[in-house]
Amino acid sequence: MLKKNVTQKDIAQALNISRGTVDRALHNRKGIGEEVKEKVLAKADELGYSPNIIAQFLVTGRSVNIAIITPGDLLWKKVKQGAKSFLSVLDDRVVNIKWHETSVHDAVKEQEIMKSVLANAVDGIGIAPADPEILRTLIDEAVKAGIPVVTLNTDSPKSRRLCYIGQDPISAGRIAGELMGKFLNGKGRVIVITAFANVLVHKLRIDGFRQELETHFPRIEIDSIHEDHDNSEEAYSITKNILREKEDIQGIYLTTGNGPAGVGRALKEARKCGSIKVICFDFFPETIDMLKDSTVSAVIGQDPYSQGYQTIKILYEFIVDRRKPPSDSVYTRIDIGLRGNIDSLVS
Amino acid sequence: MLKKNVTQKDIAQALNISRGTVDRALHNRKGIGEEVKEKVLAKADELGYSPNIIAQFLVTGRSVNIAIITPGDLLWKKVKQGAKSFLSVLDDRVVNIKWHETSVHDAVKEQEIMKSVLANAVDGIGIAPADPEILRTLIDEAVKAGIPVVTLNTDSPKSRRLCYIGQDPISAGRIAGELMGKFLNGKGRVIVITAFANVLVHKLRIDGFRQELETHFPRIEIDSIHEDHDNSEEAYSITKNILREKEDIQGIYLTTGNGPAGVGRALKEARKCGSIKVICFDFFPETIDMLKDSTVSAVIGQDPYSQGYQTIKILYEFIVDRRKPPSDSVYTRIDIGLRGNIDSLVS
DNA sequence: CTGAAAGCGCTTACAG
DNA sequence: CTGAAAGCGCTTACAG
Repeated sequence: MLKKNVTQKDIAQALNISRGTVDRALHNRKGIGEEVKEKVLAKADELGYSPNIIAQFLVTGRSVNIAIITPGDLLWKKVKQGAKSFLSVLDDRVVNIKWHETSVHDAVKEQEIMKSVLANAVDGIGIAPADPEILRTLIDEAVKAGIPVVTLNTDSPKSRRLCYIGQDPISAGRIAGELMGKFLNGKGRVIVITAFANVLVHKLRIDGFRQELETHFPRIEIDSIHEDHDNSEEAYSITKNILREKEDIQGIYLTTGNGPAGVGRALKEARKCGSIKVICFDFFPETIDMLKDSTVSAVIGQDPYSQGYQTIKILYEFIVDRRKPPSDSVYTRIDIGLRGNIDSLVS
Repeated sequence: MLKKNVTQKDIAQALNISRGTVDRALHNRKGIGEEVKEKVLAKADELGYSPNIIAQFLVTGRSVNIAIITPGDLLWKKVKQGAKSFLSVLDDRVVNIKWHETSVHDAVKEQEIMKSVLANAVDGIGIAPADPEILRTLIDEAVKAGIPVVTLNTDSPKSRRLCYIGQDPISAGRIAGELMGKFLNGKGRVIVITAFANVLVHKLRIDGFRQELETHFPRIEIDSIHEDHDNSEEAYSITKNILREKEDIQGIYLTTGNGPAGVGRALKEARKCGSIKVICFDFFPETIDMLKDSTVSAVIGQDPYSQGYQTIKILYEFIVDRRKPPSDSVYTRIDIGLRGNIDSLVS
């Protein structure tokens, strides 16, 4: 079975021409006669030639340089793992990834980093925009300069980015609604706690939730929507007040990553753990702990690993051979974490 | 930032010795003086040398040949995708994967294939044993001959396989129990339908389910356990009988992949869809359809993609540099598919 | 034990 | 437009 691979040399010998000419024909390079080219292509086809990528790498010494700009929180670690895994056995001689860390919601810092990245030579950029509008100009600037940009985790929809890679926030909201509906067996009264009601991703996570309830669980009612400004303390006092004032609340839906800790504390103090169903986002350690002690009923994850993997894959394929992503929005898995499977999802 | 990579040539020049000698020192090859070797290693360290894998690939022409033996059902497609994705930009000149298809439960055919694979030269084998005991001898034989074997999807625990890659069936059963408990709000009566009660994986999926209920939902009772012999028709009549004889059944837990279709038909005829909670395994098209029309409440997936990916990764690393897998059992994700997120899990 | 040289499959100046 | 040759970084017979 050791069928030797066909090489350019084989084609050259079969045709009695030079290897350089074969290469030129194969790659559509300038300065080659139409007839020779035809002959080479035909022979290549006949012999079943396919280029040896390894050799190409070696001789071109090509290295794709990609800059990733994201907040440095815990999701990031997983994103990084995923990005690296794209390389598998290769090393950074082939794809070089440079990580730049911003703070959450810090659009100013993000702009600075983006500018400095543009000043240096990069072949592609992945960024999680803190603010879709503020970053838009810089993204478009990069694209105009021929540097592809993908948004990951958060989007800047109106920009000229190659694509968005991350969760579909409406579907994520819907699944939260489905979980709530199924846990409450189709009946009850719930509240929603969001970070900032005017931030798009939060708005959509609420829209999806509402849609799902209206369509499939009409007897579940949304009592009220609250903002905790991504602050655990605020989430705590909101929950505390609700528990005191309203006795009929059976579920809490949080669209914010920092909220669960505060909500959990309030529930524990009121000894309501488990009897009130809590559904929230992102596999942070504190949240996982609460899932395990049943303070939280379900956590929805957004598969940061694939976000990293896809970012590199899509940028690489576009940079190397202009291949377009399969879609304008590449949605990652919506994971459902319960007490019993959460470890298998975060390992 | 274009810091040129350090090569063997650089080390040779710095030390005024030949490149062959540098290579010998770096790779611990025979026939080299102790002092020279020390010097080379020290200099390599000083200059920050790291080998160029690309060049190594090219010159050695090394190709790792891996045979995968699995049933050819639908899970398989995903396994294949995952396996291929390990290569990323590389092609089969580096890792060559040969697929061999058996039928489910056909241990005889599997043995034949395994024998023919052993007769040819392969560097590693991945297999999903239909029967853990029957295959054991052949697995051990391969390992004795120096060919590493991993089991994927199903295990042969007593064999000398390198490791098992797949779902942890106890955890999978537990999560089914958790879902049932949460959907029934901790109270009710359920039945279990399994394929063959004496097949290990099914036994463990039931054990886990039972454990979870006993620990966290003591007021949910298992009414009875039935065998459908992986046959949709049997599942149908079992369900039909149950629905007629017992009015208080509120949940059905299936450990078998072919059962859901039959159960669903019986439920539809009895107009009990949705009111009886059905929890089952594996993202087959029919099952997904029933999830979407709410005949089935939740489906548990075993991440076949990672099973493929990990199989190649672990075999490759062992073959190329004797690296052992992280654990004797590499457990893949336990996915929970509901109506709203199932598409994101199977795409 | 060490060196000089060929070669893996490709690309790319450099001649002509 | 085409060819001859060098070279990417490594490994491996072959001499000595």
